[in-house]
Amino acid sequence: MGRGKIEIRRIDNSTSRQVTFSKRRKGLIKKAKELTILCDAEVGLVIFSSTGKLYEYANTSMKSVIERYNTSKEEHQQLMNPNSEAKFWQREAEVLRQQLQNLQESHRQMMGEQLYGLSVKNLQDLENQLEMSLRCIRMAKEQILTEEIRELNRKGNFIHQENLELYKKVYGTSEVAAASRDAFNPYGFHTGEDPQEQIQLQLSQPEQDTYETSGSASK
Amino acid sequence: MGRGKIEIRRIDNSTSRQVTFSKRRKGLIKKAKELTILCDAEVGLVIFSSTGKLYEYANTSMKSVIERYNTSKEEHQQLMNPNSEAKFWQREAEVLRQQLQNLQESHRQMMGEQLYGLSVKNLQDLENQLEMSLRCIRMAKEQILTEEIRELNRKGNFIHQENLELYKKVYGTSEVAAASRDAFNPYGFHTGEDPQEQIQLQLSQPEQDTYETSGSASK
DNA sequence: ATCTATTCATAACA
DNA sequence: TTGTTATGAATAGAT
Repeated sequence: MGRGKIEIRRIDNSTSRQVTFSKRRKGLIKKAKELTILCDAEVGLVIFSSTGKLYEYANTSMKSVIERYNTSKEEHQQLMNPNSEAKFWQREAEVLRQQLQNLQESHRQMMGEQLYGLSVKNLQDLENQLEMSLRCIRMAKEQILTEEIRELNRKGNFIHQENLELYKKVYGTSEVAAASRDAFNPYGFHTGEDPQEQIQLQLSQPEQDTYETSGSASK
Repeated sequence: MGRGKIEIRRIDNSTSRQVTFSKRRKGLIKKAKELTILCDAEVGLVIFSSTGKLYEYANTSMKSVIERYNTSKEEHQQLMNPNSEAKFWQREAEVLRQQLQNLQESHRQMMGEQLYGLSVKNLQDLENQLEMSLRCIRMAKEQILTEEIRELNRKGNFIHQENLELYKKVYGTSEVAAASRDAFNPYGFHTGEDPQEQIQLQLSQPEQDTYETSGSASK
């Protein structure tokens, strides 16, 4: 798979051997990575160049792979290490690994992946669960936004009052009364004590992008 | 390098994952061999399948490679004594426990629980993810149901045809023609070759409980 | 497992 | 070393 076919035998030329080594080493490690990702495997790869330089790849950790390798091999041999503490933690790790796998499967299904093999009943349950989740999430979001709007209205009203006071000091009391009657409210803040009603109207359309601006204003 | 390009991400379908695993494992080991021959390197390769099965390759011996690896990283010399082995597994368990906790938190949030402390942006992302998931799940469900309905219609039509034949044998040909004209179809099966149109109409209301019966009939 | 169309890795070259 | 390109190898999807 290059400009020409090559025979698989030791490359005599030292320079080409080095070049080929670094290219193929890279390719090998890439393939190993892909295997772990595609097939959910645990892989450890150790490469020593002819000059003795070490290269390694492990999707988890080389320690983990070697330990697991030794454990795997031990099953065929005698129990070299009857150390009960080590065995205890090893079993603990296995149990946790299993739990993690189960949860990962469930998580993937909730992400809408890996649905192959589920029955209609399972899918329906999943769908119901996600709809329930969405309701909770939307409620939580609305609560935050409601609070935010309430707070903004409160601040707005405070500033508006302050403005009226200042206006009064500048133009006198009678002018202020006239201005107030004339819907003098340049910032459009809700003037009622409880802005709940208006908020509910705004929040009745949770699918809209209206929140983006509120979201960016939240921090 | 196949009939189509694939994204490097976990393969959902378990069967294809197994097939790909064995193909790519073979390829990876071949490449590792070639590297050792071409470039005079020492290579050790350990692969655990997702089911925990061990595959290995070493041009010399795995023992030799691991020993050389450990020597190369002197810190690992302690790894083989039981005391530090216990410590290793303990740390391993801690890491796994942490991963499990993280995933559990994420899982709870996807279940609509433990939403306190999330920002509006987080909630919005979660909401979008769940909507995406729901679309996938509904598609999967509809696919199963469509297939099921198609099959039932096929069987129904077959039985209906059989009935017509029997009817013919009992009452004679002329009577059958009359009955057929008179919408003689007591089972109400869709008589068209392609029941797609009818199915689509039925599936346009995915929120209904209509599926419960289909679900119980699916197995 | 076997067969191809297609993508990918890489040998040679710069 | 790094990049480019022509070519053979690996493999995804189908059978």
